[in-house]
Amino acid sequence: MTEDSEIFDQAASAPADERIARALRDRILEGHLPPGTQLRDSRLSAEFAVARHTLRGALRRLEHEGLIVYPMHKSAAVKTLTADDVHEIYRVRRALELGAIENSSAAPAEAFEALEATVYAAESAVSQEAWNHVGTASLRFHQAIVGMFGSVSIDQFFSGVLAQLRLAFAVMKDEAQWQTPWVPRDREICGLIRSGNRAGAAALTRQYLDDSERGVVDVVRANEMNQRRPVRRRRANAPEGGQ
Amino acid sequence: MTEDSEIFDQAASAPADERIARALRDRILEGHLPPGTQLRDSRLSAEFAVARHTLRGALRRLEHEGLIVYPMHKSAAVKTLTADDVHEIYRVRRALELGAIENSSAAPAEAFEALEATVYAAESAVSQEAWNHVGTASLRFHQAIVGMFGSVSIDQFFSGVLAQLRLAFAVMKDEAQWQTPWVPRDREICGLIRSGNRAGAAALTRQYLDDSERGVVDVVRANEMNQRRPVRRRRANAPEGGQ
DNA sequence: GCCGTTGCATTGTGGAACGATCTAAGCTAA
DNA sequence: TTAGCTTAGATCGTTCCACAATGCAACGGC
Repeated sequence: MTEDSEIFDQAASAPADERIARALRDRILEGHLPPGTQLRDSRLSAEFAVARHTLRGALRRLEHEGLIVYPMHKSAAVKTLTADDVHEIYRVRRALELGAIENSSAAPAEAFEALEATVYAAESAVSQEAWNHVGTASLRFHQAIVGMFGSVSIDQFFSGVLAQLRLAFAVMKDEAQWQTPWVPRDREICGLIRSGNRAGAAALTRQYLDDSERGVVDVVRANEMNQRRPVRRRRANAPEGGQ
Repeated sequence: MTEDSEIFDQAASAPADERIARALRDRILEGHLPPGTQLRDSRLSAEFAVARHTLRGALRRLEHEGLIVYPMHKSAAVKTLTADDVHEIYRVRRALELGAIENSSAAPAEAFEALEATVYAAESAVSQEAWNHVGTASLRFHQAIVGMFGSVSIDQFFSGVLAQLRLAFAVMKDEAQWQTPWVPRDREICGLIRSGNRAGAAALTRQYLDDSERGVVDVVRANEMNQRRPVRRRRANAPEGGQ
C-alpha cells in the first residue's frame, strides 16, 4: 500500500529523466534489452518523446549505476558483464554479506523478520512456479542480509551491485532452473542467522557465494564465446534490431 | 608522474560535466563553499562559461555523491550535515572498516604497505605542520583500511562517504587541533593490523570511531544552533555573498 | 589484400525560449 | 499591527535548434 502510493507519486511527479531511467532500468533488468544493445540517444529521445538532453540525463544515471556503459562520442550500450566484473561483484558480496552476518548480533529484531519474510517470498515464488521472480526474490534475501547493517547508503550501494548481477541473469536461457536450487540454501542460512549461529551462517554463505560465483562466471564466459563475432551496426536508416 | 599525467589528461579531455564537477568538489571540500551555500545554475554556468545543461550535469553528479542537495525547482546548495547524516556515515565506517579489519588476513601484502604509507603520510603532515592536510591524510589511512577488501567499487563508495564527512571538517574553526590527536591512534591501529592482531585492531578502531563520531556530532550540533536564523536570499540583482 | 581517405551518423556542447514553480515583497483587511 | 492573500520576479525543468568534434564504415588507391 505505502509502496504503491510511493511508486505512483514518483511516476507522476518525478523529474522526466528519473522516469525514463526507471523505464529503461526495468527493461534492462527484465531482459528486454539484452547486454550489448545500443541505446542511441536520438532514437530513444524520439521514442520517449523527450528532448535529447533529458534522455541523456537518464542515461547518465544508468551509467552511474553500472547498468550501461557510455563511452565518449559513442553510443550508450547495455553493459556486458566480463568475468572480471563478476569477480568484483562477488568481492562486494563477500565483504558485505559476510560482514553483516558477523555483525548480526547487533541487528534489531525487525531485520531478522525481514530475513524470514524474503526467504518465504522466494519459497512462495518457487511453489507458485513464478520462475522469473525466483532470482529476484532470492537476491532480495541477500539484500536483507546486508540490510542488517541498518545503513541506507550501504543498502543503496548493494542494491546497485545486485542490479548489475541481474544483467548476467538476463542472458540465461533457463533462469528458472538455475535459480531454484539456491532457495533451500537461502532458507538454511536464514535459519542459522536467526538462531545466532554466526560462524555457521558465515561458512555456509561463503560456500554459497563461491558456488554462485562459479556458476555466473561460467554463464558469462559462455556468452563471451558466443559474442566473439561483433554485431555490426546498420548504416543509413535501417530500423535497428535491438529494442 | 603517472598520476600527474592522468590528472592532466582528465583536465584536458574529460567531458565538461566532469571537469566542472571536479572544480566544484574541490572548492567544497577545501571549505571555500561552506555548507548551505546556494549554487544557482545560471550564475555558475556564466562563471564557468558553459551552458546551463552542462553545469546541471555537474551538479547532478555532486548530488549523487551526497555533497550537495538539489531539490526540485530550488537551487542546489552545499549539503549541511545533520546529526542523522553523521550517524549514517559512521554506520558505514563501522561496517566497512571493522569488516575489512576482520578480513585482513586475506589481504595481499601491498595492502599492508599501503596502510603503512598512509599513516606515515599523516605523521609527516603533522611534523611538517601542514595542518590542513592532516585530516585528509588520516582519512586516507581509513580509506586504505577499507582498501584491504580489494574491491574498487567499495573503494569508490567509501570514498564518497568520507567526502561527505569532510563537509563537517570544512566548518570547523580549528581543524588542525581537532585532527592531530587522531594520528597516533591511526599509527597504533596500523601496527595491530600489520602484526595480525585483528581482534585488537578491531576493538581499537571501534573505540576510535565511537570517539570520532561523538566529536563530529558535537561540531554539527553546534553548527545547527548557529544556523537557526535562516540566511535570506537577496532580491533583484544583488551580488550574492557565497563565493 | 592492406591502408589511407572520405562521408555520414552520432555524440558533446552551446544558446535561446517557455511554462512551471518557488520565494519574497507588497497589498488588503480585520 | 498583523495575519493572510495577491502578485511579480527569479530560478528551475524541459524543449528546440544549431554546430563542432569524433568515430565508424564504406570507398578507393597501392
